[in-house]
Amino acid sequence: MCARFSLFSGRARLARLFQVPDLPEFEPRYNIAPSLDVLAIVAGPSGREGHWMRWGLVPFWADDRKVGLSLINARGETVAEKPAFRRSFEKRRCLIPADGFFEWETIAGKKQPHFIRARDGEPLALAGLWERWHGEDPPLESCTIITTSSNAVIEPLHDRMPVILPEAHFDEWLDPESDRQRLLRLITPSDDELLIEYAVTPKMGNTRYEAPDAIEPIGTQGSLF
DNA sequence: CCAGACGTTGTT
DNA sequence: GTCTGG
DNA sequence: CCAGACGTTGTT
DNA sequence: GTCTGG
Repeated sequence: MCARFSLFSGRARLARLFQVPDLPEFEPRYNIAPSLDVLAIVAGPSGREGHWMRWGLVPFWADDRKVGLSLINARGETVAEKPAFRRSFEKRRCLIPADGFFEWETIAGKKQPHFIRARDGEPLALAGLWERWHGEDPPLESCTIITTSSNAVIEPLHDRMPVILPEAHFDEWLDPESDRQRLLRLITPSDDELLIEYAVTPKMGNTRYEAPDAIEPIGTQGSLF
């Protein structure tokens, strides 16, 4: 799955990779949690745009925004059919920039977080969906991250991972006119060679722990007990 | 027909 | 809004 | 995902 | 144990 991630690459680098000229300013964030605002790249009327959106998709038919709090991930296998995601999958796909994400390994009842990032240090593009909810003014924009089965790097930690799109697929993913069957084929675990993972401080389990060392490798000896 | 759900994950 | 269960 | 709360009443 | 907030 994907329930915590980081975004610390600078605005210029993201603007270049995602081809969004006017990205908003923001501080590096090492511990982004559900319910917080995240940066989402969407297809606008005249090119790509960066929007801040609440992480946890609130479907357009929801009675209140709380409905969306658990919808932080959407299973790629069913995203085209589920009532909560179907419309977004058809018309509102997005890319969520991330420099890496966290997964927790459970060892003898203890939780050990790991950070997963690109081997080459480039930011990742997580495949997402978004929605606009008119239950408040201004309307709330929210999003979710699509998950799929794990690749060989993640598998020892977890059986699910976020869908990571290569740059060559950005256009197809964002284009509202894209063919459904072709889109579904993009929902697949990333190549094993793309990612590396390592253990990080369990202190980052607290969402208020936002120090840069949240993503630094720690020795596996002595850190758990 | 109306009422009620609509989601993922991990853990037991 | 739309599907499912009763 | 993890951490932290987990309640009611009346009044402003 | 389970829900809410981040």
